[in-house]
Amino acid sequence: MSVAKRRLSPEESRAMALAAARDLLIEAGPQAVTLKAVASRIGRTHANLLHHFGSASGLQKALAEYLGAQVCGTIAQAILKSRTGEGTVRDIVDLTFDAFDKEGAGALSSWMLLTGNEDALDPIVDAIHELVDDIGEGGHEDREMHQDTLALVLMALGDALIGERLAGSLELPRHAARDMAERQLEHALERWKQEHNC
Amino acid sequence: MSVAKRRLSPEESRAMALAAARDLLIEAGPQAVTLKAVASRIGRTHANLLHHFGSASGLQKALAEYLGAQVCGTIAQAILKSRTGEGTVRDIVDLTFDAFDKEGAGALSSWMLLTGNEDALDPIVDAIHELVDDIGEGGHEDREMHQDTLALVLMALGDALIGERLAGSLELPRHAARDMAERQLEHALERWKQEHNC
DNA sequence: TTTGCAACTGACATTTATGTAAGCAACCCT
DNA sequence: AGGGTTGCTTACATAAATGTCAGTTGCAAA
Repeated sequence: MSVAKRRLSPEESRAMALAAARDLLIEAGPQAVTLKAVASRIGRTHANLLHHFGSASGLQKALAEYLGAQVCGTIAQAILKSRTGEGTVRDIVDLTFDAFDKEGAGALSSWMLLTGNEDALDPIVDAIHELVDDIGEGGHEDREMHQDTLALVLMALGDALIGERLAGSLELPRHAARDMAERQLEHALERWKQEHNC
Repeated sequence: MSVAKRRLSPEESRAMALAAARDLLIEAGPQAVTLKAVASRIGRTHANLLHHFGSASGLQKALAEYLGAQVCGTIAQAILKSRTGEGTVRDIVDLTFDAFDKEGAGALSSWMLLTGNEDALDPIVDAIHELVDDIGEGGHEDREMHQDTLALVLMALGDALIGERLAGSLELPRHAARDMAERQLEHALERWKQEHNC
């Protein structure tokens, strides 16, 4: 009766588990990311996940790293485009918003914070920090640029959580928050260019 | 040995429970708001809370209403001041940010959303909506005003969750997000005044 | 004083998440 | 082929949260 199951390498197993955990997080929220639920998605048992990640919080920490790296990579890609002139300000806005919304970083971040498990958030914060340093063309850090990035990220996180709901209540289109962020970021870039030329 | 315990009215009991739940929410996060924990704070048993609120989600829903009313009341107060010329733009910003940060509305909102219990969020969304309609001096709804309010609320929520952490990572002062929000809101108000005079 | 309503409790039962330990079995190496 | 390593599972243990229910008792009204 038992179907012969292929044995996976630790790396394969961890990767499958993290992908499943990520999907579960985005679809049903952080509370749905339990050992049992994740395991059943990849056709394994919850004891299997304990075997690979040591504990439930071990899985969460790994998930945070995974999402942090993913988000960082996605945005870094946009930065490259932006530098070569291909990308627009809107692209950066969209990518940042998507990172928190569709990619689940927002859900994970808030969950980590709300449960007091702040350490697990470090990788994501680090990824954002790295990204910001990178935006400052050549790694130089600019105070105003930091402020604008702070505003952008905060709006992206807020939008991922209650954006759809609040926009609906205010009778605004879903993309209203992105429009606002784009407008503000363009103002900031204009100011920056002017000051840079002086 | 048993200390004679005073019997409370349902209103008293509910009020004490909600206050305790709110404190617990702000201090230790949504996951700490359990029947047992809340009950022990007010010297009662968890069965008592079930008696008054029907279920755990009943308590959560009541808490959402309670916080929504509180937040709405606090901000409405600032609006009044603002109208009489006493309050500044910064006051509105501070109150909005505090509502989500210190008053726990942010923690509750995100928790509700993340756990899929979106209905319980309705009262808070309604409160914000009501507030925004009120800002538009006389109840008339203004599209740009709505957009600016959306941006303000999203930043306030984001700031309540990762503001402190992110600002630290970017080497910005804790109030950086509020500064940004204030600047943007003042720009918006200036534009609004110009258009209104034309 | 008595009586009835309901606030309140204690002792259950249930469900769910996490964790442990022992053993099975697939895969690699010799 | 044979044996050791280890991915993986089954079975069990534990703790916490929610919920049920019968029963107790404070309190107000008759």
